[in-house]
Amino acid sequence: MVVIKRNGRVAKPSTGRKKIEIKKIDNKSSQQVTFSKRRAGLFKKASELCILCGTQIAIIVFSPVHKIFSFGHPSIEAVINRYLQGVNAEPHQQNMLAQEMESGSSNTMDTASIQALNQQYDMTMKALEMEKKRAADIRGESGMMTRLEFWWEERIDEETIEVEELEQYIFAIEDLMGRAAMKADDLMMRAILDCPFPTNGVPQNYGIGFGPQSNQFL
Amino acid sequence: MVVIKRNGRVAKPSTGRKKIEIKKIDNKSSQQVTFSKRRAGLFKKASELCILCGTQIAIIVFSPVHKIFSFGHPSIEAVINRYLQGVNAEPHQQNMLAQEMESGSSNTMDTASIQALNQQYDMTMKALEMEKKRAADIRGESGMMTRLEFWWEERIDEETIEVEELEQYIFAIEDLMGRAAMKADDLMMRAILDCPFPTNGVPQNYGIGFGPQSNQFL
DNA sequence: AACTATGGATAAGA
DNA sequence: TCTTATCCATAGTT
Repeated sequence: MVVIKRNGRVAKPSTGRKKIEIKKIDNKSSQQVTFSKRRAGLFKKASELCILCGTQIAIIVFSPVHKIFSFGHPSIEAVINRYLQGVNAEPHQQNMLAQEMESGSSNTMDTASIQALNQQYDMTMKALEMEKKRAADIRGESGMMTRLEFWWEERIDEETIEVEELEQYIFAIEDLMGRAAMKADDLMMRAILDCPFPTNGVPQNYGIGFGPQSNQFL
Repeated sequence: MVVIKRNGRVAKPSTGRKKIEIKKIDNKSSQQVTFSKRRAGLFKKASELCILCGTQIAIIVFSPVHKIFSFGHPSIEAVINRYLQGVNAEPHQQNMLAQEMESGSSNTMDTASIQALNQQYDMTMKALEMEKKRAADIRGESGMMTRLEFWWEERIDEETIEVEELEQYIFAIEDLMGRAAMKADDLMMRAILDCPFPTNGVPQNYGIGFGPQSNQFL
């Protein structure tokens, strides 16, 4: 059957959308495509609902690769806070939150974040020692791990976090702190500085104040 | 003009949906109707996204009459907790954790360790995100909106080895922390439930396959 | 609320 | 990616 479209072109037999079953998409790349499309659609719907009905909405999405996306009107923090504390939160708690948010946007943040990372590193080291002691008490030793493509590719298949895994975790943290995590602070600062989207006065419907996780420090 | 529909019925001339402008609805009752329809639609979209792509999503909505609706998979608290840990990796919180650990109680120590691991995990995810963004920025150079319809749309850039390694690392940590994260989520949930504002009741919560709504929030 | 026609979201294919 | 054809969400009406 040949279908003539409004504009006179001949339509191709059968390309286009088809119905899909709602179940997990196994193919990674098409899953990624679907995720991107539907996340955009979801946020658009949310922004429309905000505008149409004057509602406050917060959406947090962790992508299949654990990237964080968020939507918030008037802001994620405001909505979450209201959710956690209730509609009529006590003033002092609101002030606390405000202070925390302010410190997040200050120019001392890079230092603070590095300190935070260092503290986390220290805490993880302590956790490792703890775990070592406990594991020694419980079982004394454990078997070798299977070699995989990357040295940290290990499966946890027991209730207990094994010492070897925690040790590797420590190495991973060291490595990460050396190569990437520290750098993240600079990147964050840069992202803040040349952020192309203002938080106020966005001309379009869509600039209500949502976006990837990084702009929450604005 | 008489139109015969697929099912053989004769369509009525022209009733049905029309396009609406996205702006605040003044009429209260139609606003309420629109809110109900669109909120249901939003949650449905979210649940589909959860299933299709295996994502974690939390949605909080305050209705025009201040009812609260929420959607969460696997649970609202779990997702919010992960989000907040990413956001609030600030010295204040770090010090609290450090103090907890120094107190020496093994029970507290366990909790602190788990939370420290969780925080490191989220920090790492953030670093990964920043690294991805940086790679995309270097490559995309000229402008964020060049070929993206919306500024928040994801830029996918898989070309950097560093990013891929970080992704693998993330997966490894996720596996490592599978159970610990759950425990931390539960702890956080209990903390949330301790929220000292009984007049506000319990927020309405929707999981996947969310059910009918009844609210005490008004 | 239930229905129906439309507009917009989106799965596939290019 | 971009396009296209479908399917679904939903505005308006009963």
